[in-house]
Amino acid sequence: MSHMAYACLMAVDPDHVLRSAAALLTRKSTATMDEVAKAAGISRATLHRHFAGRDALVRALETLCIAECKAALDAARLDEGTASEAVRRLVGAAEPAAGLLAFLYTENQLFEGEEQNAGWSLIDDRISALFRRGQLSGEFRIDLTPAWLTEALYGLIASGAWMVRSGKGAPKDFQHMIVELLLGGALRREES
Amino acid sequence: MSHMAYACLMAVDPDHVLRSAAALLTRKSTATMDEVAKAAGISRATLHRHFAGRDALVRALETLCIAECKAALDAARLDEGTASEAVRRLVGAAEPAAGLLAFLYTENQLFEGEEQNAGWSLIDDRISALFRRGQLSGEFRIDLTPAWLTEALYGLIASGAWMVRSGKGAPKDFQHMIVELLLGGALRREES
DNA sequence: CCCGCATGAGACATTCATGTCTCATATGGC
DNA sequence: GCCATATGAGACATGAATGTCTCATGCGGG
Repeated sequence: MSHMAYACLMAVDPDHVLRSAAALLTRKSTATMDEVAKAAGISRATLHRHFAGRDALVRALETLCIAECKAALDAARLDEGTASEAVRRLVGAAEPAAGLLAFLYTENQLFEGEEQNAGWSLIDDRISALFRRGQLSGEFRIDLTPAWLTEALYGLIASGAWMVRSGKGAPKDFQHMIVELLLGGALRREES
Repeated sequence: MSHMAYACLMAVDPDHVLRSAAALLTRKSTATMDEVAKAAGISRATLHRHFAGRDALVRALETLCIAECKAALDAARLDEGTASEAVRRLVGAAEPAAGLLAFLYTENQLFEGEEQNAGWSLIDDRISALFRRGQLSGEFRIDLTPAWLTEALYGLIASGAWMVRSGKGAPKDFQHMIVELLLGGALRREES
């Protein structure tokens, strides 16, 4: 039942399982392995055959999210055009990963351990470099550090995902909400 | 040890327990009741006498946080001066509660239930009203809804608390980081 | 001085998620 | 058509955190 994606194959598609898990955990972050399995349309035993445990599952989701973020970074072509345009493209490209990002953002278990996935540093660095580029070009103010702008971007993406998920905001406004606030701020600008 | 508030009394100070729990859970959100008790310098049995369970403890922390937020709202005198100044005062006044706020922000268990503490709506309303006042006075742009600005403020406070806690930002920059980004944005302004 | 009461320590049962196992089944390739 | 293999279903053990209990202790008030 469930899906026809593997109608002619017995093997479970691990990617499909990950997507289902992401969609479920985004809504209910405390879901058990049983619920994750049901959401993916497989048995708990099979789920456990593919992912050794909940920890491994979350790690796999982390890897998936890192890959999606990297893809978003690539798709956004951060080096082209003004830094503002690049930020706008980045937020737009990151929207599909926003829910998963918000989930992992609150999964502080990932950061309490001794080692965290090195992939995040690479992503942080690329985003920080973008903000630094904007500062060097005189486009961005320099009293806000690139590290803070990066962290704030994460926070705003998580808040935006939360707004959309709770129905208090429309998905079509996601990019505009975040980019306008992050770049322009709440103050009304004189120069229209 | 710890406090002298009840040096001559046997009774445990529930407020002191809550403060300790907040300080611990802010650092390690997965701490057990045992760890919370040890952090407060009491036994698990006594902790359980005051707070029926972990759920009750989190609810009490929620109530405490709501009270602190209300106090911050009052102290910020949102109706006085420009909306910008009020926002600045609000963020400054909210800093002591930022850590606890960030913890509760990630405690999605609070929002998955059927009912959430009504206190939050009151706080949301007051903050939204502040942003709306700024919009009506022409101070804030109107293409960003008060609801989004409110949500973004929560997100930025959480991100700021995380920056400070991880050592990537100085506590003295907390207010400036958040207010400048929330109001002014990352773009450099022409009019200095 | 003695009683009351809150606490600390610890034992104990319970619950829940997890991890592991076996076995029957159905599919797909050969 | 047969066999290898992956799956589903379920039983089972495990571990951790929780909730509840009893009992001894120690301080403070009367």
